[in-house]
Amino acid sequence: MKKAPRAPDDALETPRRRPTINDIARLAGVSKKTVSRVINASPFVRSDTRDRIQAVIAELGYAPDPQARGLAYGRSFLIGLVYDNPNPQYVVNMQLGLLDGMKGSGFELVVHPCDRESPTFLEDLRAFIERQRLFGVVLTPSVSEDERAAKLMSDIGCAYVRVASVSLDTPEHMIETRDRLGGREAARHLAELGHTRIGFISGPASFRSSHERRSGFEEALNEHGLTLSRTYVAEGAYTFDSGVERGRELLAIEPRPTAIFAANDEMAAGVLQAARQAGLRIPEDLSVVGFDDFQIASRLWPALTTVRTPTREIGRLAVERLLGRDDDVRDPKNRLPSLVVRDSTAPLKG
Amino acid sequence: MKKAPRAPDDALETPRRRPTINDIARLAGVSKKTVSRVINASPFVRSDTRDRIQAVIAELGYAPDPQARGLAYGRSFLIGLVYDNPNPQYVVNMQLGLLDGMKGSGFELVVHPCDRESPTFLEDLRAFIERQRLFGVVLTPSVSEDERAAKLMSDIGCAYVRVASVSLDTPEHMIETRDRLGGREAARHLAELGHTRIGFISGPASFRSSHERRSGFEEALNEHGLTLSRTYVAEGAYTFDSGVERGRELLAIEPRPTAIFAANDEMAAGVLQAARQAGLRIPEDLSVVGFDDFQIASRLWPALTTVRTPTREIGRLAVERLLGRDDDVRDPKNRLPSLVVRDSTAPLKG
DNA sequence: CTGAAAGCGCTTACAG
DNA sequence: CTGAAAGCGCTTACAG
Repeated sequence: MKKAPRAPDDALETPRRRPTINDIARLAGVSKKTVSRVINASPFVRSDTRDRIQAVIAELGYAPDPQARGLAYGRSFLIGLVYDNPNPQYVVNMQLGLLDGMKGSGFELVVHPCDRESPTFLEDLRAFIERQRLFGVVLTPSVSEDERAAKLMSDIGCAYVRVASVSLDTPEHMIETRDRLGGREAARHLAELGHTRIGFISGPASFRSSHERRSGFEEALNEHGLTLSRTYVAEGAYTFDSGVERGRELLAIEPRPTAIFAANDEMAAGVLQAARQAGLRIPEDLSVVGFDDFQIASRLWPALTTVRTPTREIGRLAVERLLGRDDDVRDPKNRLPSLVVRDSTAPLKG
Repeated sequence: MKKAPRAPDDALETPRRRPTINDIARLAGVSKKTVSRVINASPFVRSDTRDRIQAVIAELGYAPDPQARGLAYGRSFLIGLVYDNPNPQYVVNMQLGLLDGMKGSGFELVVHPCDRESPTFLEDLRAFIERQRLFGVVLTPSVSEDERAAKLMSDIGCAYVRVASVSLDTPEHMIETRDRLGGREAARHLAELGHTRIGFISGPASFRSSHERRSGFEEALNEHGLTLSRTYVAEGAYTFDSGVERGRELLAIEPRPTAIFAANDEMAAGVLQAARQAGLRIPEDLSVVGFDDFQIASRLWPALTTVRTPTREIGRLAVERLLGRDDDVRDPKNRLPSLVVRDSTAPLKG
């Protein structure tokens, strides 16, 4: 029996085989090695040869197969996001930023949430990276603060960039979010509103960001002639519940603070809750400032004054550094924390 | 000059070359094809041969290279999450569920947010899938409701599963979230509290979930002898702002509704805001029910009564279906929407 | 500046 | 039940 004619298939555009490097080489009348040089932007190709090849590539809509490339190259075209930040908004914004930065690069993003407390944490991370032969990874807080993780990357020869509030590594491995500056903004705002009895709820001591936010805050208060009394400082856990608890405690102190800076929005939401339970009006009786500017900040009542961190922008910078593409010409201002004033802060009542 | 001795390197465990299929074959005394059969769980291997090979695999900690496997197989070991849901919590929970389902499978998760309104939407999606030779994709609302996207998957021969509120495809391509049942729960709750003048804020008409939530709500109200008056129905956009607007409008109607069901938490948060601005106490003057049970629900004041959808569980089911691994033995109850009663609802005042 | 050969680590036919 | 050959689509040395 003869093969059926395949005309109907050819009429559809679907089953058309994807062009390979061999097709391009044949049509351009060169060896596939030369096509490979063009793909990899090697300088050792005569410009007219290059043009001819690129024309064929464009015409056929050719894109090299990342798997084949990866196999030969000994390394995939995948970039991993390794994170343990529980806040969904942070994670999603970071992912969007990373994707922004890898757009058009042929790389794809593989996500890898992890748990630093797990006994198999490092082992799992290593298996993940080696199995996929990851091109590189971006580490975000708090994994980014884990020296064991950074050392692992060096050991297995995986490119990495650490996103953290402060520098923990050589510049090519770091994107700093400079949370300290955000703490300063919060302090300046409350000082300018005339507050003097000011409370602070930190994150857990194990988070660098918590330390940075606090020291920036304290530093700027001092510059305004104020001091952060230890009485009004409490250690939270970056969670809503800890915000409620610590808020309740701070508001029970006599004399009561007239303003509280919580080191993230979740805890600030908790403080609002505690204040309401204590019968205090916000911002009349108490000003509250958060940190992050996540979605929740504008949904609360009253809407929260907070410090915005440009997570998406930071994510973009992180991959660009990883891919060695960062211009460093861009205005650095939009990567810094900035204050967003809403309705939870007001001048101290005369 | 002689090569330096490499003893120091051998002392570290780092630069040890990863074992390949050839190493396993050699050590087990079989051909690599037989090793391949074991890797791919082929039944045509004598059990003692299999055991011997598996022992060697375990000893060397061998894992096949997904890139090499993919290249030969004509398909990668990557699974794509294609989504356009703007809610971070949904996205993150879905990702966690997918990862739960692919744990230990050797597959990895590649994320692909997209914009259905973009003129290059289908083209981009196609390029993404073909370039990476994705094994399969999970589509979530509202992309999952787009027939063009589903057709594209069929056309290019990419496995897919659609997550949607109601069946839109053959069973092997569907995971239903059955939002209608959630709507019913909301209705039952408000009816049992004695409410009769009940308002409803829908999502956009273009979302199936919005339709399902509403019709389940209306249906169950009817069963309780109540009707959903058109006067008290408004169309929102699943956004906070639309919740504020529609809430304000509904609360201006005489006689005022004593309860409002908003088709998602974001809009319910908006209703809370509108009620506060209208000087109404919640739940004394107005009961409010949301849908989703995202983080925000428990941070609002008062904490929101809402319908929880088990997104993470749904995600796990979706990949399992994609990988042909679903047991279908598991208790189906934990994949259904369920009511979470908090502080935003109360019995109708006598 | 360009190319022929060998190889990356697997799998798909095809034999036996 | 098992294996030798060829090939997936690229790149890395190595020549010229």
